[in-house]
Amino acid sequence: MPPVITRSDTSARGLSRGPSRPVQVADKIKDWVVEHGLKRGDRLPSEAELMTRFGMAKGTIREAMRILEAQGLIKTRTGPGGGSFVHEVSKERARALLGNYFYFKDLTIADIYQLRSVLEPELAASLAGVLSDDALDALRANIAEFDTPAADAEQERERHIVSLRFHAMLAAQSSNPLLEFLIDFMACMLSDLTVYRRLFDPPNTELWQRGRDYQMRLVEALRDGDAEGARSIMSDHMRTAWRLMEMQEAEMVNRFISE
Amino acid sequence: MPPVITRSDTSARGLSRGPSRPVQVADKIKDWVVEHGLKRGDRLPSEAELMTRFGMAKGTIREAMRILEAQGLIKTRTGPGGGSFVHEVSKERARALLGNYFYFKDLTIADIYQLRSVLEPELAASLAGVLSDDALDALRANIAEFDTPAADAEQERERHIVSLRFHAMLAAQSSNPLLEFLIDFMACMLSDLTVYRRLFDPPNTELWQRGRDYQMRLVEALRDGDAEGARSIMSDHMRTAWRLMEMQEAEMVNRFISE
DNA sequence: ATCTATTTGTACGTATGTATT
DNA sequence: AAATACATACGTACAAATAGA
Repeated sequence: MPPVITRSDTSARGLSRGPSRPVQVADKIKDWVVEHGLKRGDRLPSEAELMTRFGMAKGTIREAMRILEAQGLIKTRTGPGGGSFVHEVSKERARALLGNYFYFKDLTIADIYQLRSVLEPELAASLAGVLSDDALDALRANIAEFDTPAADAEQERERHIVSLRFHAMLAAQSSNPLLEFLIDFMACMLSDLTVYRRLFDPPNTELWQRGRDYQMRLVEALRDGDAEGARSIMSDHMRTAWRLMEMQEAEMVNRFISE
Repeated sequence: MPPVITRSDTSARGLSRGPSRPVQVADKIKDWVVEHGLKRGDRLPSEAELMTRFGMAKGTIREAMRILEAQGLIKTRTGPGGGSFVHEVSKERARALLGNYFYFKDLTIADIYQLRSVLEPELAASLAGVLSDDALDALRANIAEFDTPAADAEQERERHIVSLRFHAMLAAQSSNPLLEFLIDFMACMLSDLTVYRRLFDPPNTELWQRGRDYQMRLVEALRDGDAEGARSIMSDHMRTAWRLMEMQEAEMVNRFISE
């Protein structure tokens, strides 16, 4: 299964003839990496080597390296034995990069919950009966973190963030990297970018109690390997959470995310 | 709703004290952009201005600009009136950036179809009764593009790619940017990265016929505003498509994606 | 602990390319 | 056609970090 490359930017680029040199060099370096089958942790040639190999000046090479670094593909260290190293794109970086895409689109709470309400149940169902005792205990500990309803909207927000971590923990157990990433991404977007308009309203303790109840029942369904039960509990849970957000008139704020 | 910024890389960073200068500068420039409320198309200060403003040399500024460019946040033009301009991150770039994240994870066909099988039906349901006649016609035209079953596995692949475009067209109609992006992302991953192991096997014409049938019925359900009908048709469609992929022993290949 | 070698990081000056007027 | 304004690229020099002797 030899890795292949797709070259860059064949799309229209204004009136210019093509990508700038650093971008071209960055592409060539990617080629070189894949051709030589470099794995993560492997060292790339030094700046000096790259200069002679590609016949480019130092600045150009460095700009190319910054491009690869910005994409999360390499990390660079100084000193002897230093240099640039192939690096697996981190989840955090991928999150930030994707988050920037949505900077200009105005994503709403409803948009995210539309996805959550189908993805979270699917995740729950797929995890039924496969979690270790440790994982189940960690989930229980998360639920126990707060046993009283929130006193004000700010505490409500705290509770919500802890609850989102519950979902991130679940996602981390998935064997599906795409599903894991998305659940995690949505949870982060919600905890980073959500503000509550009704800051002084009394939180709805009844809905909170139900959300907590859902989570507890979910953990037991997961333990028992009851996939369809887990799916339906999570589905109800999402509906409740969504409603709670609506009651708080929660909104997303516009942000740049820089890893 | 004043935009805010999250600063970069508070995470552990080896032994070093912090991000390199260009990264810091890139962050500061992001700050500057958001503070001044620059919108897409707006011009950033020239290199010379940035040099004095941040007290950095040209090379450092340029590396910072390459970082922003690699993330798709700016585009740069030469010439008078040229410079760097705020640029909405394109869908293509976001796709490529996210695709790189999965370069090291080994995503399987099953992973993607697990998501498709819940997201596509949700998309279908949400589009029922809201599509224009033009949009419906475009979908019908896509279905009509091939009216005969594939003769060999290579044609089977062509059919599959056209069918994936059908789903991308649907996604483009969604008012949910996140849902749209994801459907599109998965369709691209499948059409770019899929290879068929059973290249010489006769394609299954019966399954193909059923898939085609699903699409036609789906379009009419969408026209009639039958959300639940559309959802269930799409759900069946996904199951069939998944099975088809399994019969072809389809696999994902490992690739770098450079926009 | 100090020096030394290695490699990236920063700075600056100059020349070239490119598009607008 | 020429002048202008900007990015692009090069070369060199030196600073900073780090591993090893």
